[in-house]
Amino acid sequence: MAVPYNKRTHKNGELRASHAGQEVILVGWAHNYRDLGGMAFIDIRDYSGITQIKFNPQTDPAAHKLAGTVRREDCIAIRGNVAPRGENVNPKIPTGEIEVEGHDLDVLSKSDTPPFAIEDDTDASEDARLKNRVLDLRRPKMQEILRLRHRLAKAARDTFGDQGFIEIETPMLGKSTPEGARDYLVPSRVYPGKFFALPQSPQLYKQLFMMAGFDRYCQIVRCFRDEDLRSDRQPEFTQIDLEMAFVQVDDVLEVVEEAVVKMFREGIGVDVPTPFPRMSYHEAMDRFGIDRPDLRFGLELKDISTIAAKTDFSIFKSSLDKGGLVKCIVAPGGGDLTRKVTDGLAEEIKGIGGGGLPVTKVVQGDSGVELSTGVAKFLNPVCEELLAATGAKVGDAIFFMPGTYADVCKYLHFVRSRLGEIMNLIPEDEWNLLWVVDFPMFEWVEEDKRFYSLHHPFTAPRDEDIPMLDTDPGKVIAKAYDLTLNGIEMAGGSIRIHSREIQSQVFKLLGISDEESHEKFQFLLDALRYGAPPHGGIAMGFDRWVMMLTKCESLRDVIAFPKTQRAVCPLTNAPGEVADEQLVELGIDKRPELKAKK
RNA sequence: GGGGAUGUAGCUCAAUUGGUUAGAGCAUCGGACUGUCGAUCCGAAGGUUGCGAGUUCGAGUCUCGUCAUCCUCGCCA
Repeated sequence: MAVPYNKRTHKNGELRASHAGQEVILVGWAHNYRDLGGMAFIDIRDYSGITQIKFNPQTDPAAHKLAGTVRREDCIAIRGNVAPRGENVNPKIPTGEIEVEGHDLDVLSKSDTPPFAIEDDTDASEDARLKNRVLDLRRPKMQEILRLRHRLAKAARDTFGDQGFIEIETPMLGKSTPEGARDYLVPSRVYPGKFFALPQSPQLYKQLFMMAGFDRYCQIVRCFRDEDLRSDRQPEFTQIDLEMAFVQVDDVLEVVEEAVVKMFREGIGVDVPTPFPRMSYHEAMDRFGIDRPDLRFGLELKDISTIAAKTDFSIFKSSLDKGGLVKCIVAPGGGDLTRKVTDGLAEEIKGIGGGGLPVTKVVQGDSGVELSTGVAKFLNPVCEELLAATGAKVGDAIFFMPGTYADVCKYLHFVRSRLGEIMNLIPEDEWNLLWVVDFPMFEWVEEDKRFYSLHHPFTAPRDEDIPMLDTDPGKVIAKAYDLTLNGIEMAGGSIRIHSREIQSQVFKLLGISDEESHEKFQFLLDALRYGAPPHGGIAMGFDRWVMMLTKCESLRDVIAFPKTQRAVCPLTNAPGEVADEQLVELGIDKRPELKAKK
């Protein structure tokens, strides 16, 4: 019998013993059915939960008969009365103390047999889930993730709105700029051969808002980067983007902290303390080998170059002779690590381009504390000094890495992370928020014989470093900052250049010619001529925030319709072919195909 | 672009050194059953072992190529 599905009285996770006797109308999907021949049960599910419906052939023969045909994922509506379960309470579900005696049942839509069960602990592969994303998203866990995503967005909007930020949209069809990631291009029909670029971020537009007199701008905005994917990188992703005028670094960090606090509270009910600690880029690199250190565990890097110089270990010596250094990590209790583990680590280091991973263990010998195994024979002569410098004790292992500063950082950061995992040193429920500040302005790339911006070309140098733009650009520190959470970069921003002269100077330093800067950035340079206010901002990687707060391991789990690692949509099979007429209209040749035909 | 892992029923997996008709659980279909809730019991159906070559008397298994998915290096101002 038809049930007025638009008059739903409750959601399926809501009914309790206190509702006993009430007539209710429920809608949702058939989660499971149990037909005992006489008595039949259907579990009806929506995002809020599951309620058991009972069909009795004596009291409701029509509904009972129809119930026998209901299968998993049929879309159904029922009308019935809430009844206490008496002896048959099901403690496993929140609605388990009641059931609904189904008087009317309406099958609104039959379902094919679903390819996998709609439940939280699904064993379906990610591939299967993404190809059947609609069913996957019905799973309560996915429902909660996307609903939490909404709460985070709302928390950010509310906070920034309360603080006088206004949301203004920026164009999706923009201009390709030099530097940075590869652009997604959109052909112009009106100007064949010319292309729009989808924004990598609304960077310049938001700076123009500041120059236009909008004090405070924010936007939850889609960004696009045509680079290879990772579990934490998608080609299109969402930023919480903001920009403020008349501010210094601290002002930006403060408003972000307020939003982050609210996101934690509204999202997962956790209170994080403010202010978040800060660490300079150089300190982070020296102590952890990475500009986004995870401070939930120790295993810091120690420079032992001067001690290494006293040994006869050739790989230490050759590294030092080349102007490199030797650093190490002490793994407390690492003496228990098996040969298999330490050899495995060395192999992994080789896998990412390193030469190996010298290791030794601190033991109690006959004549005192000494080094044993691995490269011990080279290091025992400096054992005492080494232990004093590193604080290593009996039972510890020491991992060494010689090489250039950059290589040592890269490989020891890797070792540190892996050891943290292997030795179970990473606390699960800790939220380690950290501002990393004082980034260098530029990075010299030897292969290209030129400087690149570490952040982006619009980042302002520290005032006191401006003179060094001429003399020693590599030493200039930027007013840039990143926010990291448990070793993941969650936000990045800077105070921007608001002087036309300094902006031109930076372009020159980056090898951007007058001609090119004129072509690409004239609008910015022009805007800087009319009283541009000092300004700065930040962009938060929104998908990553959702990923972290839901403890998901992949961005794909927090985006409704994500791309695979090969940057295709497994649901729609985008990107796809287009009609030749479309290409002709756009003035585009499919040259590889044309060549292949010839 | 480089390296690695995986690919067998709708789903998750198994299949000894290469050896008979490729199995199991769940799901599905039919039957039984009035208190189930991962229902149970009886029965059935379900396979181009990703695809293509090759080696072999014989290939899910070995080799080569290719495709897909994931991880990773490069890349990601």
